[in-house]
Amino acid sequence: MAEEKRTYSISELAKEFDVTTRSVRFYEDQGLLKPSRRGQTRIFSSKDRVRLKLILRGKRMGFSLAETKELFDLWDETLTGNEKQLLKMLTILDNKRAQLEQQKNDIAQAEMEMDTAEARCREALADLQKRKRQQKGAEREAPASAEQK
Amino acid sequence: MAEEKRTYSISELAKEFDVTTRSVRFYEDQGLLKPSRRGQTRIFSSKDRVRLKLILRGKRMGFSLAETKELFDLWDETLTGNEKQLLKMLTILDNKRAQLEQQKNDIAQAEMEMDTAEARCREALADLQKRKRQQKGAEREAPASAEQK
DNA sequence: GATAAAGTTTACGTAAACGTAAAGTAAATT
DNA sequence: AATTTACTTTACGTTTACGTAAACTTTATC
Repeated sequence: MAEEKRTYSISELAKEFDVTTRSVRFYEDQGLLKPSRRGQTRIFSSKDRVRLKLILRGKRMGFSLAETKELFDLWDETLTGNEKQLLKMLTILDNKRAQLEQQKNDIAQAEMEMDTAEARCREALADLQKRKRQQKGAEREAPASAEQK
Repeated sequence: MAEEKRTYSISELAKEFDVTTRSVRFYEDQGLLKPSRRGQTRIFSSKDRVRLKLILRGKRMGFSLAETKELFDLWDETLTGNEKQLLKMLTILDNKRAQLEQQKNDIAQAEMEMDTAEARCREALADLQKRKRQQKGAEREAPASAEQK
């Protein structure tokens, strides 16, 4: 198995995922990352790296850090968990699935509405072009634009 | 055309969409809803209702109120907008589409990982069951469970 | 050995999205 | 007339997710 033994400094991770070191430290503070230490300095494992990736994806999907942490914790518990924990995990997975279904619907709806929005924009633009052309035509018939009542 | 003339009170809307009246007032405060007034009392149109629905969907999709407001404003401007505004709207629509693509990827990834998570749970559960059965078997061979060194 | 570069802790500040309480108005009901 | 019900404004409080600044260490470089 690919037991990746690489480690990462805080700024390496921050740069790779385009977040601040402040954020990374905050995630540790909230219990989402658990880097080891060499002296004071944090040393992040590839597990931490994966978790950071998951954190950020969670954010894009509208998950709070607390929600993501709960998932992490439950996930860890599946390794040692008793029956009750495992069953809880399964129901939570079900809930998350429902949430994802909802999001997929939301996205589909949004895409449709963006289609009509784009169409409206293009129509409006076409209208503007048309009026421009008409005005040019009028100018040719009455040059120097002599407006009259 | 179906020019829906229904109006809604604040609590009607709040109840329908399961939000607090506080939230609805806040959305108005931020310029996302524009109810008319009878005296002091807010009167919401069906346009407001639609917008509230969009606000909440936006939230589920991880949009901030400010983002949603920007979309509302741009949408309104497509009715009167000049060329520049319209083109801006089109590029913003493009950006949002890219965002939706990203979200779809995120969701697909999440679904895969939830599949493996569920599998892991079920395996762990099966293991527990197995161990239970083995213990029962042992008890039958050595009843009253007489443990020995 | 001074200085720069990257890391650290501590701690106060901030924006977003409301919650919550206080105090008042306006209409409907008993 | 008194009370309930629904609405209002004003305003301070709260949580989340960091930003930002100050004051240190540790390690690498000139």
